[in-house]
Amino acid sequence: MPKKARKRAKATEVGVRDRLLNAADRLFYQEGVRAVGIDRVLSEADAAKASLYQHFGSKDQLVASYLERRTKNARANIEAYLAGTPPSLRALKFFDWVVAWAESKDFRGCPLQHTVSELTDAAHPARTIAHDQRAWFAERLREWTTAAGVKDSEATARALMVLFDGAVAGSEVDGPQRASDARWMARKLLAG
Amino acid sequence: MPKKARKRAKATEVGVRDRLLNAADRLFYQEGVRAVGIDRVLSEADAAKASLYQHFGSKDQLVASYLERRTKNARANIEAYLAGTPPSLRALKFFDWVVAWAESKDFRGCPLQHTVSELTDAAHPARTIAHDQRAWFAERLREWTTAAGVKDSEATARALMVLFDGAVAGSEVDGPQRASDARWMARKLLAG
DNA sequence: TGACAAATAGACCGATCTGTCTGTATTGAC
DNA sequence: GTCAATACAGACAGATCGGTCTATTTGTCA
Repeated sequence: MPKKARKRAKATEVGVRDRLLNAADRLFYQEGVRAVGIDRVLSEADAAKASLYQHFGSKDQLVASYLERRTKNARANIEAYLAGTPPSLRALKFFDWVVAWAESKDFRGCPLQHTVSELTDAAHPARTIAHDQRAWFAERLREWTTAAGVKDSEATARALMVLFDGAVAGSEVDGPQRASDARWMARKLLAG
Repeated sequence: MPKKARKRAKATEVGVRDRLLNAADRLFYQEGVRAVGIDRVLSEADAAKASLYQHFGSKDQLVASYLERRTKNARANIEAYLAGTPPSLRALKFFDWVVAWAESKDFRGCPLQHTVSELTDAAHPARTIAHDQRAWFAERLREWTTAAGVKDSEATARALMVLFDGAVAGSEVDGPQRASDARWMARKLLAG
């Protein structure tokens, strides 16, 4: 039974829950949460349907968990990326991170934007995750612009949020050039 | 048969094709192209299924036609809005239009962004429409920044594109404040 | 070894999806 | 009045959706 053996090996290495999240992450991000059915997730994760509903209860919750892990990882990722940069330069350095993201092979825009636009139900659990992440991000931007010592740090932070959204949305449609354009603009803004 | 009479009256006023497009426009934009089935469109349009397939051939083509009309209207809308403004001020004035759009009751982000992110198939007919509209828009921005006489008009035009994308995407998630932030930034950029 | 928890496989349900087809009613041109 | 074009109503097909359920297999621990 080599097939089973492979599965079992995977199972002990990773565990069903994580396999499901990994598959959900890849598929939901790459193709959208409405375009991907749970059967696709199950087959990609080599998992049984009962396991999905045991661990997550519903597809909506799986979507929320996917987004939660995504945003959590993104935060850690960004903070690690900026750790070696002096606080006063972090706002600008952040846009290097954005450019690198937009240029990465699997980039396909912002998962938060996608999910919010696909799930119009205001009560969807994934929306809470999205809202929290936006609040965290806005707070970081204020922190960085304050540390940068620019004149109007509040307005500058809000402008950088616009630049970030534009970089990510634009890069999805037109390619990573948009992210570089955003960085160019951020540099200009933070210099003045 | 008052029911039929009502339908007939509507039919002679508007015509099935336009009724279908009107319904598709409202539903697709408001809830997303994957979330809305053709039955919803048919019922909203008071039309028969055969009419939809007679005029459009498939749902994908209906989506493409919806986007085409949307973008065509948007172009006319923007050009009319800017007609009375001197060319040198149009780049900035355009962001007044964006703010007004973001503040409008039914605003729900950019239909192009939504469609591109929902329909990941690169060969989907709607993608051609989206690409054309982006090209038109980029061209207008270059035109306006050139007329504005800024130093680096090419780079400025690209930066304004980022600001536009950020204004629209951000406003969808956080409200129209983002559009105002983008305008603030555009003014700053065009002044320097 | 035997009990137990966790995972698997997959049948099944009702709903919904796009798309096809049949048949009928309405309309305008001649 | 007849005919062709157009639109309507809706049954139907085949696939897929999210979700429930039963039955079996596996790994762990006493």
